[in-house]
Amino acid sequence: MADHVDRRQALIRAAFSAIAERGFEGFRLRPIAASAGIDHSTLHHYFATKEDLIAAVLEHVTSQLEGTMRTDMEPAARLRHHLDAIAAAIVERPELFVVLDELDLRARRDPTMAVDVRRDEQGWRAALSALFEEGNEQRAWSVDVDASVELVIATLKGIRLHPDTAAAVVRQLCDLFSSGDAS
Amino acid sequence: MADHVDRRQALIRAAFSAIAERGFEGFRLRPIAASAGIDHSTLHHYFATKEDLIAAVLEHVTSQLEGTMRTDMEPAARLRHHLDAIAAAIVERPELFVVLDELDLRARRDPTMAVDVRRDEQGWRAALSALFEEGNEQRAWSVDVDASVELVIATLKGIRLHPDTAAAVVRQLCDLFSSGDAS
DNA sequence: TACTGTCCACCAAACAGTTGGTTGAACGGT
DNA sequence: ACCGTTCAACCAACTGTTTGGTGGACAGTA
Repeated sequence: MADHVDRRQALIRAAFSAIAERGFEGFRLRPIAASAGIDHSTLHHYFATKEDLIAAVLEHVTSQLEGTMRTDMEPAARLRHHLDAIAAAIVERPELFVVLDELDLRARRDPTMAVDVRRDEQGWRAALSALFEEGNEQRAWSVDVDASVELVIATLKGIRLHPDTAAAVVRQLCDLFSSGDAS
Repeated sequence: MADHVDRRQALIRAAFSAIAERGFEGFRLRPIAASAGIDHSTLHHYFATKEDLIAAVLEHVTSQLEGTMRTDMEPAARLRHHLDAIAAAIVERPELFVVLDELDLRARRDPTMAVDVRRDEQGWRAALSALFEEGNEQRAWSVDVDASVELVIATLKGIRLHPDTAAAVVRQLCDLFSSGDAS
């Protein structure tokens, strides 16, 4: 039983790495199975179809990205903390965001993937909304909540593929929010 | 001769559409050739290899995106004009940006594609740098030039796949730049 | 006018390799 | 005897690319 779970995890991690390195364009089952030390037919014992394996990879990526938002700080500090955390993750584990981009692109075509990706983003979006609303109430700034949320998400999705600029970009974004206000 | 060029263009357009709709994951030569009304083997008369066709698509996309930056306006107005133009393009021709993202992702693995993509971005980056520097000199704002350039690029790359939020995001970004300053 | 050679666009067929997925038989533990 | 796990062998479909050959347009030559 533990073996089963372990091997499943090994397959998911192998699939994740393969997508990070070659994208879905070159994503094949046989090499995945081989790097887990089993035949490709045995892989179907753990994941009935290729799509099932990909869905598991999506879940794996999502689980790695939860919990960078805190609730025990002032809005401005919380924003900076959150952005710093993601920027650090982009630098330290860029593959995570490459795969995420690949999944985002795929969600445009596969409705099943679309709902999963959308669901994950929903939580993030809600946390950011709460953050900006709290900042408005405390007069820390005065901004359009929805537009600000989208701006932050757009920025983070944009730097996803460029780890080297991540730190500078999030600092610039934080400075803009803390130095001015925009309705 | 004109026939040759026409058919070449038809193939490039067909390839572009295919990538926009299915991504590189499902990008196959036979359907491309079929939608241009020729046999897949004849396609190799126009493009020796699959990679050659993809390179032509990259060039096609790039040529569509040049010239949204003007030089006859004040920095703040120029920034807003440029961002509005790109936001409008994202809404009107989202496929252009989907393919661009696909190419960006591909550039991470294919060095040949990487240099082409990098070269295109270079021009854009230079224009933005000039814009922010001019704004600093004229005291329109006081910002870190490099970080601001990266922020704009990151934002635009981030909204690339989400046409519905494009307008709100660029407005928010412009407002932040015009209401405050950040070093 | 008729014949010749050259060039180009084109296709049918085949190439050799790969794809995701299935089957049946074997193995080890309970 | 049973159950979960494993694999070799296999399948049909498909991959990018190559080959051999057809037919038409054009220019030069007799």
